[in-house]
Amino acid sequence: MSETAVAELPRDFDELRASILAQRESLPKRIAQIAAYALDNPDEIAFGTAASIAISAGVQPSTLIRFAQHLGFDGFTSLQSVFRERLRERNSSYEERLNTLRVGDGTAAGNHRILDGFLTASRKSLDVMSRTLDEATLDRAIDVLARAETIYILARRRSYPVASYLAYALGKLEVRNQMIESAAGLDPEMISFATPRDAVIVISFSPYAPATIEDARGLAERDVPLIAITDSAFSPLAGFAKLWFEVAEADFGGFRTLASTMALSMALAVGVGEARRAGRGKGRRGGVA
Amino acid sequence: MSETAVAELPRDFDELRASILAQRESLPKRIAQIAAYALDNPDEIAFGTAASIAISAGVQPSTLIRFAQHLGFDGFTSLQSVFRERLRERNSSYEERLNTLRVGDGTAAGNHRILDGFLTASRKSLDVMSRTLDEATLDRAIDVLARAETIYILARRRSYPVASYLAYALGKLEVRNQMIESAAGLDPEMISFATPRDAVIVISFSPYAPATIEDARGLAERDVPLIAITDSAFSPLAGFAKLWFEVAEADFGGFRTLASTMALSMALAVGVGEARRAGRGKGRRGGVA
DNA sequence: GAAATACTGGAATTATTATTTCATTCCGGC
DNA sequence: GCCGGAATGAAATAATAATTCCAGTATTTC
Repeated sequence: MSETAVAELPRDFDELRASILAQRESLPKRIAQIAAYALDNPDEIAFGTAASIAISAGVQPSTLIRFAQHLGFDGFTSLQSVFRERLRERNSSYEERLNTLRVGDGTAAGNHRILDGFLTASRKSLDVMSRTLDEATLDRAIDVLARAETIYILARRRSYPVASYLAYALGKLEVRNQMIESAAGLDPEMISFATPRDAVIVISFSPYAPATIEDARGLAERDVPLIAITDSAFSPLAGFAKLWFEVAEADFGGFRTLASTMALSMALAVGVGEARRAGRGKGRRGGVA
Repeated sequence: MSETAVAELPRDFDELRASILAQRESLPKRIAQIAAYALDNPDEIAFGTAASIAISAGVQPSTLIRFAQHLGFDGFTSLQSVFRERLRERNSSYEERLNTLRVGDGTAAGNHRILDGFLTASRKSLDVMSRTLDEATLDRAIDVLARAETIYILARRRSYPVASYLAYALGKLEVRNQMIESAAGLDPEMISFATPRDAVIVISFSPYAPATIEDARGLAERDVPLIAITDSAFSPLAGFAKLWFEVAEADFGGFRTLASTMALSMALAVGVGEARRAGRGKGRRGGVA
């Protein structure tokens, strides 16, 4: 019968590819035709239907199924899932890996596993940001901030560390800034100083600190430009911010990293610093390249 | 009827996303539920079937179709094709971008270059840490901290954000901790509370804040165990700390990242949390596996 | 050169999946 | 508190797509 050569079925795309290349010589003509097509147009296989693929590869649907069975799959569907998995992996290769990294699963080398978990989560966050962050939004945000007289920084709880680094960096760059601290209960006064000629960077992630949201709303209502860093389009901040960044931080052991939020904040700070310098060079503040 | 608001149907993912966000407020509950799910799990929409997606989003398949129709599509299938198209494009554009990133990192768009710089610097820092961090030191540090009655956290200026996140994390884990703040000038009092049964995490990088060094020295002289995170063997902290980690953060544009310091801090916090839990399980606090 | 075997094409069949329909619930206005 | 309309859930139905089957054709083998 047909259960001759093919011992084990390929589990991922690389194995499948290797398997195809290995038997290339011995494949029947039409099967080989599909094999070539599949390696050349993996996306088609991933998304198409058996019929549509058959047409564009110039074969019959039944041949497609024979091809899948030749490789050890039980049908076209399971072959296709390998092609789909490949696309998914491309997009979020760390997602799966992270999920398998459970904090306390092995007693051996537990602490090192924890550290690895955070390092991996951080890397993942950075990767996601470098793929998804919108350049135009970044440019516009820096433009807005560069024109501001004072940059207010609003963040609490988990986001507070970012705020404090931002304040530190802006200070170093001699950009006037003001953190809105909750400690002494001075928030209302501080907020009342802000005018539309200033700007606010507000950072908040789910679960959003109610005080942050309230303060941000108050500022927005008084037309102070708001730049938000938050975690989803459904964040309340996205509603009333002039510009907002969506940052997806990976988490591990219940704590999200701050790696990409930090990187973005630093980029904002340095970008503002550069814009201000360029603006001064041209004799006016707030100029944009 | 239902063909009211939605004039044109979104042709690509960005338009679709914008369309969803625009109507966010006015969507019925279940539709909004899917809207959120779709933006959070675009891959699921791209690959799943109406039934499978409905289940993981917690709604009925019919709701999915209503969602698609709300957006102007004639059914789930045409909505799905937008999500699939996105995957295709993402895939090719990501690869292209990677290639061009190597080539033209010279004078490319300024602000984006800054962000890339910080992302790259962060990644580099993480890589260095995962190669060089000594596992035994990590284990011993967690052991010391897990036995401490109160963990004091000492950091200023650039290291302050790390301290605040550490305090946040330890708080969440219900580990008693105390930041040594410089604001109100209360440092001396706080420090005087610390005993050899406590422990201190001190974080400082060159140029070391003199106050941090002084406080740390004072604590060390009173035999409070010191865990230091610093940047070199020549750091004054290395001299009187019980244990110390050498962390090499890459820098960009004059600012060092905090990515690996953050990761290490989180690992310490979670490690202590786990050790405490394990210890309690065995009937004694501070036990070590 | 004939028989057996493997391969291919096309249509029928079966399975799966999207969509529609209808009864019920929920919500806001009178 | 009742009514009307929108929203929802569940199941029936329609559409679509995968798979199988069989007849015909090429290919190999003896």
